[in-house]
Amino acid sequence: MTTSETERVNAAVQRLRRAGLRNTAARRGVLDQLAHAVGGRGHLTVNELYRALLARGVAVELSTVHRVLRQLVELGIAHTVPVGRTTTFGLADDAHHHAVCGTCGDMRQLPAEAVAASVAAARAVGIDTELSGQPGGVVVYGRCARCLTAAG
Amino acid sequence: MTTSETERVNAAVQRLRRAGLRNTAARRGVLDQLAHAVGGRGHLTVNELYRALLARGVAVELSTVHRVLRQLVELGIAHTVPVGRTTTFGLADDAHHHAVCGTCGDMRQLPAEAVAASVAAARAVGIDTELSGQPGGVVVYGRCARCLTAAG
DNA sequence: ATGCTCTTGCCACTACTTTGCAATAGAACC
DNA sequence: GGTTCTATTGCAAAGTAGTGGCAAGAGCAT
Repeated sequence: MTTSETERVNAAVQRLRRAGLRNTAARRGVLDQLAHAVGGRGHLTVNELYRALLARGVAVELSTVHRVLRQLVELGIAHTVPVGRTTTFGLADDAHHHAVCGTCGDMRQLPAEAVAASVAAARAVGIDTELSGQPGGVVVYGRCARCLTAAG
Repeated sequence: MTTSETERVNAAVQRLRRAGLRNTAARRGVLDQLAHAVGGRGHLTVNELYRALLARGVAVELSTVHRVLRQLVELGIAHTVPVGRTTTFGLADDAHHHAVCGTCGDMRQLPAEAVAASVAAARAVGIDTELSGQPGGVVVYGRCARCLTAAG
């Protein structure tokens, strides 16, 4: 785990504490994994998170992972992107949006500038992404090059 | 059902026939409901569709509704927008994208021009929305005015 | 009307998520 | 360090969404 990952986890823990929530092994574990995942695919499913924690020796229940993630999302520390039948979770500490391959679930980040026009158009029809710190964001669903070729 | 709704349903049935699929009561029923829904919220969940069909006297199984919708999506006749834990379905016959309230599920349409920059940005990172006729599109998740006020 | 085969109903099953309750473990305070 | 208060977790059970197999039934070309 790099210094920057540690810092991001610590910052998230501070926010938890400020919200009156305790610094538990389950929460730190989930945050560690999320911070670590940002290098790669960026987002993880609940199950991936769960298995990664077990593999690292963090004894935790699947239902607890669900509960922890729900809280992180409510606090705006994590955000979600629905992919297929499940939901993926990522740290929300820098403002970014997502492009997802609907076939394999692969995900890329999009900078805020790139989606500004979509956000503005949504606001114009009464859907606001930015107020309220509540979960929100732009998701572009498409197909990655590999899946395009595979499908012909 | 207005004339235009009938036309849209007929057009969809033609596409089904061309794909070698039969014109069955279940499929027509689902298409009718989808065409009808466009006036209002625009998209329906599988359950809403199912109940609406039963209410209209179309005897159909829930699993059949799932199967029909999957086919419609594969053929590009319908498209999906994930909302919360489920998926909503709408007719895809005019190119539009979506802005969704993550709290109440209310949905608005966004014209293709409004999201063009997001689509381009996604393509730049290797996610293509337009090729392949496969399901895809831009979804802006946010909060509608009513839910923003309700949440404070 | 006949026959071929696509579709559906029925039902069991998987995957994902939520919830209630008792036991446990943070953290504030002494 | 020990005590106390209550948030948090484990456990187990149930709820919700979606899938798959197979035999009976329904389109449609002829």
